[in-house]
Amino acid sequence: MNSPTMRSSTKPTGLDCRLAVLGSDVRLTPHRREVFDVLASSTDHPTAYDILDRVKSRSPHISLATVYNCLEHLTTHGLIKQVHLDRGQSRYCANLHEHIHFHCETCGKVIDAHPAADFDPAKFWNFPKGTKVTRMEIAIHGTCETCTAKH
Amino acid sequence: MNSPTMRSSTKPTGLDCRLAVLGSDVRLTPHRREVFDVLASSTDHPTAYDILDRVKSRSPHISLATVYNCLEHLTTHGLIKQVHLDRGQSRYCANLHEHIHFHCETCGKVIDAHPAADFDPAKFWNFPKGTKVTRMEIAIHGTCETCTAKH
DNA sequence: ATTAGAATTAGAATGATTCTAATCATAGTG
DNA sequence: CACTATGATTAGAATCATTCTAATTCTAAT
Repeated sequence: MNSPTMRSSTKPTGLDCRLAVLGSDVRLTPHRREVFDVLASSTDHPTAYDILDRVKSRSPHISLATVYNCLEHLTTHGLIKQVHLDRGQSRYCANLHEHIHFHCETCGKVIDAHPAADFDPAKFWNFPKGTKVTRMEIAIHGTCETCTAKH
Repeated sequence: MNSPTMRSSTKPTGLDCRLAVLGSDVRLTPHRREVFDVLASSTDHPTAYDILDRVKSRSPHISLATVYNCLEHLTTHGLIKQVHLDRGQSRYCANLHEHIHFHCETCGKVIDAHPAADFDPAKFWNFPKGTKVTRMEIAIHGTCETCTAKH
């Protein structure tokens, strides 16, 4: 679990709690924190609607627009990752380690898979000299071990 | 270029031209063939709208719905591939070789990259025993060599 | 010729996401 | 402590790609 550490340089009075992550400075309002907390305690890659449902148990008045705003904010500041599977609804995850997603086409579940230590994309796909890689999005589709076992 | 070979077992009278691809039997109507031809002669991963524009020069009355139908048909029969980049519009390509996509975030271009001969996904991401992989969708985002050179 | 089964069509419907405009809250300033 | 600028939040409208619907047309096999 990636729990960014609390910053003390700016006094955190009222809503102005901040997290220092990857060098950037993120202002965490109560809603943003709730959205982040929901995600940090989820391993199922929820959609914006899923997150809305879960956050509602603490903040019944939160709106879908706010959830989208929070997710956008958290994503652009590197606190969470947006996950895409084909053209389905965006999903989100708080696992910031380099990883890919396995999608079971039978039960629909999405699980993280972490690369071997020596994994280097440029080594396996010959990009022209000078190509700069900033981001990889890798989705593997198939049947998970549980569904395979069920035959 | 992958040009599936014409089949002669069923006499191809009128519209009933067929292509034998990967063991399945695909009926190619004129629209389907035009969509396929447009795609086979494109290397820029056009969207459904791009394809509509290009096919219109030959069939001015073709509709977007038909383009979508044709693309769907060709995709499910394995003649073309649907490409997803984040949640953007679906793109299509006729390159059936195992490959991934590089997306330049500066100029927007999408290029194919082919894996090294010894590439094996299961080797780099530790999936649980029994996991079956049927499909991989890999997108690498960054800056292409042209845009990098332009500084 | 007739018929059954597809293909094609225009336009409506859907569904995820983004935008808009208004309201509210906070932090910093005098 | 008021005041103000900035940003957060909201409901609902708008957008956009895609899918669906229902009607029409085409084709291939009787």
